[in-house]
Amino acid sequence: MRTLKYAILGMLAQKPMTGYDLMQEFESTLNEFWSANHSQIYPELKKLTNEGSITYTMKQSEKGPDSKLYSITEAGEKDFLEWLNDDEDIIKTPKDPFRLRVFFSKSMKEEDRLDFFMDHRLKHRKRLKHLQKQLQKFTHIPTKDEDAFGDYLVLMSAIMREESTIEWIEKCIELLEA
Amino acid sequence: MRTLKYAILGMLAQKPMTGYDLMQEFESTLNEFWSANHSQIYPELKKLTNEGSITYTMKQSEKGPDSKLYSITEAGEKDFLEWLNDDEDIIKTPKDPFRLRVFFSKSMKEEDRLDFFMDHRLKHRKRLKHLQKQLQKFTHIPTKDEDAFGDYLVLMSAIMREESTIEWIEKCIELLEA
DNA sequence: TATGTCATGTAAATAGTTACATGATTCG
DNA sequence: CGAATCATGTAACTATTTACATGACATA
Repeated sequence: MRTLKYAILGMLAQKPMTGYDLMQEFESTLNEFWSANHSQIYPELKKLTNEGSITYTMKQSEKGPDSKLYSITEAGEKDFLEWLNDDEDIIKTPKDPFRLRVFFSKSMKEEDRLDFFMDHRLKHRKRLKHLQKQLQKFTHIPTKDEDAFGDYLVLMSAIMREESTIEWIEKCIELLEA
Repeated sequence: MRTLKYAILGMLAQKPMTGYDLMQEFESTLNEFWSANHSQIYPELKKLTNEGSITYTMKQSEKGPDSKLYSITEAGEKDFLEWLNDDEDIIKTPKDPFRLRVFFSKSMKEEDRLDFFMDHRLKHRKRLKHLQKQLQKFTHIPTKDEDAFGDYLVLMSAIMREESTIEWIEKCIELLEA
């Protein structure tokens, strides 16, 4: 489906960026719903350049070596908007090794089972705290016309997902202790 | 991480199965947290056989062609239990093209945006209904010692995840209509 | 005889991760 | 000088999907 392509085009539709900038976006903002290493980003940028979806100009940096500043082309923007409005995407259940282990948890030793759940609850609680901190950066709830609207919605989704996961783990613990 | 390997070993630890049986499990029960096509399963079974984790005997079928009935070996069982009790697995945020599009949704036409969310809400509602039907198959809540305990927990997780997603989409719609 | 299910496999392509590799500049 | 950050790239491997390929048996 070449989703990475559209993630990159979407970012470049907002403003020109270098590969390194994109990498950092994938590590921070986008991280809650998409990720990519630099080893995936740089070849994709090359490919998109060859395909005519993006172009670049050399940019001299004050700090560190020179870099390529990528911009989206008209063709790229058209392609991106088509993808964005496409109905095709169906929601596939994400693979989850933790749930797989829960499914098999009957094979665990009784005393390890509770620890297993409590350990994961702790990890998710930490993650939730981290996300809630990010939410505090918003001084107000953005309206649908503001730039930050999308950011806010996906952050909300990440928070609600963590809350739901913690709730589920707690139900599991309850059933284990019953 | 070779998670498919452990998914297969876990299934075979319960009872001997053919590749086709495994395929069907991946399509039904396991589908909420792991999936694999037959084109991935058969080569993995071959590999696991070579590695000595599983063995097979030919099984004559009443209907259709013969098949290979795979069983887990002692070495395979040991390996599986080690994986199950391993602490290493961290929860990585699953990639989600829908959330990616929500992030970029400011670029959509105003009139398309609402439809986009409502369409996805409908899809998730259908999915939730389907999962709730599966829940009805349980005549009672299994205790931690019953075989069905793991099945029940992961089904609960799938249901709660869908509920949370729908709730989130509804919040999005609210903010859009405000 | 055509469709569906049972049953198994390989090939090719895409996607993603981990490791290898280089080089500048800044700060302690 | 060593570590961190900026900056870009390739290579090798693992994982996953889609397509190709075959053949039995059942039933309409």
